[in-house]
Amino acid sequence: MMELTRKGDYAIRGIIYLASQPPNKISLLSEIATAVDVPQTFLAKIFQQFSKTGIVKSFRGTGGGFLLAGPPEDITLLQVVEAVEGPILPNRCVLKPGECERDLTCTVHPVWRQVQQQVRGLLGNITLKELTTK
Amino acid sequence: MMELTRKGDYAIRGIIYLASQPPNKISLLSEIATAVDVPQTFLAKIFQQFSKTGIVKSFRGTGGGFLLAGPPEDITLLQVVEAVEGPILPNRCVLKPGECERDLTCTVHPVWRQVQQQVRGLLGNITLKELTTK
DNA sequence: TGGCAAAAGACTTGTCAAGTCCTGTTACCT
DNA sequence: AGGTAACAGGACTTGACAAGTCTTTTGCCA
Ligand code: SF4
Ligand code: SF4
Repeated sequence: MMELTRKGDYAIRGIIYLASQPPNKISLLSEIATAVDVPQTFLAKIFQQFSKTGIVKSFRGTGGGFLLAGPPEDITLLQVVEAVEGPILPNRCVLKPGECERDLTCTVHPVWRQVQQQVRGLLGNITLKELTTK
Repeated sequence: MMELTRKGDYAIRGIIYLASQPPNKISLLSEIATAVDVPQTFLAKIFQQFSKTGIVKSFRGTGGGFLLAGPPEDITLLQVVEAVEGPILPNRCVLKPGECERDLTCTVHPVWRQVQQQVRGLLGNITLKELTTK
């Protein structure tokens, strides 16, 4: 259980590639896809999501491509994962009260909250900087 | 992401009901299903899995039903979840080396191991005893 | 041996993951 | 202005898996 999807994994691979490029060097989608071994059309979808959430910048036309929106040490793994996979929810009752009618009395409910916090804390402390191979 | 399935949630509900019964009191499937509000036929499948992994005992025929295999303080939430949902794997590369050909050089790989350990540790420290409403 | 209760297996329905493909939109370049 | 280089967006496909249901079999007890 709790498996990351391919999309999530590909997303991380792709953005790490960006992070390990020289600053301000624009990378082509085709270049990234080849480098991290992901189908280009699929990676396109992923980077569109990145672009919409604002963690990468995109440029069209000749000389276009992708660029990290900020310095690698400011972008966390949590941001990357949540950008493409949505919020981390070990159980649906964690999202908002009322999702499960038992949540008021349920003794397990707090456990999932705790799991969520732990995982978010962990991923939130890892930046792209730390993930680029040196 | 990382969502528990209905099956997992139902499983927990069901076994907590068992754990909160008086020791050695055999419970009928129909009784459990009604109490925790889960379709009986579906719960049947879940308890079959419990039975196979040995965390509950089952008896057929008249006077039959289900019984916790051990004292509630000896069964952890981790055991329950893994019994029906399979092992906790934040990413497929955590299972065994070779699942992803990048795992030797990948800088993210250790992160998922860490997530797995954290979650397992957390769930493994919670017993059914602590989850029964007092 | 009849009936009670769990076990097992086949089947259904819908959703979602993992892509592909095609068409649009924007920006540069001559 | 026209052509080409790139990303953006939408529709579509395929297969797996979640969430059940239904039916039959197996075991147990009185
Ligand atoms: S039963 Fe408890 S753990 Fe399960 S969804 Fe409801 S509140 Fe959450
Ligand atoms: S790329 Fe890294 S994190 Fe992703 S599956 Fe492979 S080893 Fe694991």
